[in-house]
Amino acid sequence: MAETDIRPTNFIRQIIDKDLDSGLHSQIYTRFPPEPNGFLHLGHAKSICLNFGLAQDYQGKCNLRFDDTNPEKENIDYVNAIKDDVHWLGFAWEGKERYSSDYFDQLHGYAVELIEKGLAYVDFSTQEEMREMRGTLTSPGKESPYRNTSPEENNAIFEKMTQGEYKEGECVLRAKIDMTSPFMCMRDPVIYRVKFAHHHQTGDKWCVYPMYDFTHCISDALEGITHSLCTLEFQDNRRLYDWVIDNISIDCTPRQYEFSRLNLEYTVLSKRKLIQLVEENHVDGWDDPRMPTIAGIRRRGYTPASVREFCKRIGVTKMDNIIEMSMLEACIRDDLNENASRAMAVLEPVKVVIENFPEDGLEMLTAANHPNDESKGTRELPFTKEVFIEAEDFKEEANKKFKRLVLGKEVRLRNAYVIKAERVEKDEAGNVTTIYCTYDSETLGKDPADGRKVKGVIHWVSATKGVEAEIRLYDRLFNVPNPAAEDDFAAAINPESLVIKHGVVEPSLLEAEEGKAIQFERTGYFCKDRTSTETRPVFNRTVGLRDTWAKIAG
RNA sequence: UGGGGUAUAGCCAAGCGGUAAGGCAGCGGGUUUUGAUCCCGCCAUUCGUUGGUUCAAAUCCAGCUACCCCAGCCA
Repeated sequence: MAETDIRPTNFIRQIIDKDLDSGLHSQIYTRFPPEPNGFLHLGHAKSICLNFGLAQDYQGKCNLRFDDTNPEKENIDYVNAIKDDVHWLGFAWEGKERYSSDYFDQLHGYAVELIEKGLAYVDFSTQEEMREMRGTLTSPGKESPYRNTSPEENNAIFEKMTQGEYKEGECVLRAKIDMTSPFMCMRDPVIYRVKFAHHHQTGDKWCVYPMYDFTHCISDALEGITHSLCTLEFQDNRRLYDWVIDNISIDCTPRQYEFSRLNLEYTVLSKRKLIQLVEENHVDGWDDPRMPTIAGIRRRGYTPASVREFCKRIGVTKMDNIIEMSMLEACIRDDLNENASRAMAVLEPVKVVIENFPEDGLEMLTAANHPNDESKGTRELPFTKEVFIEAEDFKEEANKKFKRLVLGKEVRLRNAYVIKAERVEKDEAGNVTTIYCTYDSETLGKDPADGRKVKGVIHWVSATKGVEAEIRLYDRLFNVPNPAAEDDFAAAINPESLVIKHGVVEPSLLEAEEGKAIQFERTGYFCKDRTSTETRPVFNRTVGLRDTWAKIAG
């Protein structure tokens, strides 16, 4: 797509520029560190574009590292899905993917180092006791009775812990920092806990697993990361990040910088909530086209370039934000307007009989695949005596603002002839079932010779040659702008987020490639879904066209 | 009530002591065999607020206000 020439200038680039100018670093090294406990979503896309984008722009490197320190919540399926999604977005990580678990041996060694320095101890307090002794936001904590155990004894106990001699929850390893710190995370944080869990990478080798705060900074340092970027909620944790690096024998000093996470109107971007949507079957899996997951928007028809452009347009700051859907939609429309081939599809068909067209007549018309790009070629369009048009494109009576088919008036069939509505046939309920028209055979590819003006153009599909199709129209998943702020966000799900239409599409669409964007003229951008069959295609609407008429008409 | 952060248009976002970029949305108009696209124009005398410094302040200083985050053996 024609990507905008927005020149990213953000506070992180300023820091990097400074670090490069001062010679602190000669090359930058970033990393994207997801926990494999769910699918990636648009919030991750922001982080991916930031981390990999920075590495590209500054000719540095970027790792993909799975932050896999909690085996109970993680699995290999998520690992694979995440790798696919990063690739789909168009990025390649440095070397092989990394895992925090690659460093479990080293991490354990650093824990022992802290113990030997008297900077870590094993605590046998219960979770309840630990919480009480931690104090509150406004009152200091109290020191644990286990805090002054000797390094020798701690070492022996930690060794037993590692050997599986203590039960889960019986004890933890804590860093000895400051129980009165105003930073809650510095009040002797737990750095290792006992977990008899099978790990997707290390199997049953370990029964103690390091905590995030202890693991992340060391993993960064071991990989030579220069700029460790994460979201705002980790700002306090930076003190612990630095404390660990400062207190162990490691010669690399990565720096952590925090940016605000992405919030998007009418959806949720928290893994916990997305997992809930999937598990409670509010949606049809992680790749449901209504989901803000990478897998979901991909199936919906979003392109990698449009997502990258979106991330570029929203910028990177420390401000809390909630982005309007229109921002995302503008990005995909810009891409698809330029790149999607056009076709015709009728979502809500009503029959038109062209009375002065031969009974079994068949004319193959030629239509351009793109109005502004001849290189996209043309296609054949069968024109027959009976065609379908969109029910909403006909009215028995209407004022002149209605530029469509009206009884007694003319309209152009897109890529075909001008027709005139002569009379209608209705069912008992009064619904129009057939519109009888005549066509002007001299208007193919040209205006009427007598100079009469026909301003309306509507789309159509041959009734006899068209193909029946299921067309899925998606709308916002929630009907409130900020569902995360609801007491029960699932109660705010939009019951009309999926509307299924049984329409008719032009025959060329039978060969449409799965996932490839097509514009159904006048209605929107669509792509064939993976649930299509040989004879009955299924199309997902990616996004509608801008519709100023709908605004005028209410 | 402790600490860490953030305040520039409806939504994002530049700006870094010299007189408010850009995008999205919106509003006018033009072209058009998609009410699309495209094109043209409009859209902050003012930067949360109150004071101060300065020839000059969104930018520096002080106070105030609002909002977000932190009391997992989650990340």
